[in-house]
Formats: sequence, C-alpha cells, structure tokens
Amino acid sequence: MDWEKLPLYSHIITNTPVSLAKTVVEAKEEEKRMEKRRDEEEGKSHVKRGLWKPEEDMILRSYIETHGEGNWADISRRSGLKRGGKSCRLRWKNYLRPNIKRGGMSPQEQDLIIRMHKLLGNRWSLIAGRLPGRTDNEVKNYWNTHLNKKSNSRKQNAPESVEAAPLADKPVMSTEARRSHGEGEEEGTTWMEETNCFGYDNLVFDPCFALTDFFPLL
DNA sequence: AAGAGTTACAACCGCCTGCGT
DNA sequence: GACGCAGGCGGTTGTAACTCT
Repeated sequence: MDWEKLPLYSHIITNTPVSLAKTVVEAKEEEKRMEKRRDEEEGKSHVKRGLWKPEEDMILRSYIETHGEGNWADISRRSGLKRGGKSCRLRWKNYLRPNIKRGGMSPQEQDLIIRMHKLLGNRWSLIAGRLPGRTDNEVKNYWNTHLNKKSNSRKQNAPESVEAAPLADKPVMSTEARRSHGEGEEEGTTWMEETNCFGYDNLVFDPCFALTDFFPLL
C-alpha cells in the first residue's frame, strides 16, 4: 500500500496527522519542481520536443540499424539526438520501423477495428497487433477521428449492429494484400480461422492470435 | 486574399507493470 | 519487501493542413 498516495487513510492507521501526510506528498512534488528548475538553469535539460526533423529521423534510423533496438535512454544519449528515450522509442515504433503501413485504412481494416473495439474496448495495442503494419497510435487516432463518429452514427441510424450484417457482404482482401500478409505461409487452421468469426479470409488469423488475446485471464 | 474554424495525426504526459538489485 | 528504472499503454494536447466564409 502506498500510504503517500492515501494521506487521508494513512493518518488513521499510523496516527500521522493529515497535514503531515499531505506535506510529504507536497514536499516530494516541490522537490521535483526544484530539480527541474535547477536542471533548466544549469542547461542540463536540453531535451528537444515537438515534431521530428528528417535529419533526426535519419540519425535515429541509422543508429538503430547498426546497434539495434532497446535501452532507449542509451540510444538517445549515444546517438547524439537531443530527445528523450521515450520520444525516440515512440518515433521508431510509430514512424520509422520497417514494414509500417502508411496511408488510409482499407474498408476491411476499418471494419475490423470497429469489431475489435466492440470486443476489446480501447485496447489499442491489442487491436493494432491484428492489423499488420499499423501501430496502436495510428489505430487510436483513426478511431478518434473517423470511426468513433461513424460507429456512433451507426448506432443511431441502423438498429442492426455490424455483427448482424451478413458475412457475405463483407469486402474481401485483394490478392496483393493477402500476399503481403503472408497468406499461404502457415500450415493448418486455427480456431479463429475455422469459425471465421470476423468474416474475413485473412488479416487477423495469424498463428499467434490466441483466445488469450481477448481473455487474458484464461 | 485572409482570417476563423475544423480535421487529422504526430507527439507528449502520466500511470502502470515487470524486472533487476 | 522496497526501491529505482525502463518500457509499454491509453488519454490528451499541439499543430500543420485543409475548408469555409
């Protein structure tokens, strides 16, 4: 139990006055603020923010290509980029990584996102994991800007849900897209494939797609 | 042409978890 | 068990690009 986060309760058990418990939290926050200010004054805090420049992308990409991923704080230090480790990781993961698919979502992808979201809620990384080349950030953004409205309007206008729509009406992936998603490379069928509960020939049914994705406690 | 409003998406922030010490 | 650190995640914000008036 983190008593510092529960000053109102901690004082009951430990006989610590509320004011004192609060002071501990406030003191820590003040300490953090002071430290930040000191860093800024000393010029230590020169972490760059905002949009990434092409030169920065190039540096990060070439560094990771030679040294590999992992230890992002180290990468940000050693590559000479004045970016935080987290920022480097995010930029690589969402933008620079190979096999990132950019551009608009296909109707299949859109529909899959809607269905997965219905099943999983805002578990963006899990949803993105079923969309090859798409990142959680991209899926999340796409949902917030496009599909959220769409799904709301569907709820209002159409009494029958997406699930109720006949599977035969669903668009089918192009041969090109199938190939790029590795169709024919796996042998055997999964439970998901057999039941084909999403109504697509491919896209989500990779061998790693387990029931535990939906029900992690199983 | 220009300013206001809207949209799309890149990036940041804070919290949580897992792991090593 | 406590602590610190790194990485991952979802929510939120910032901003460039676009559209409307």
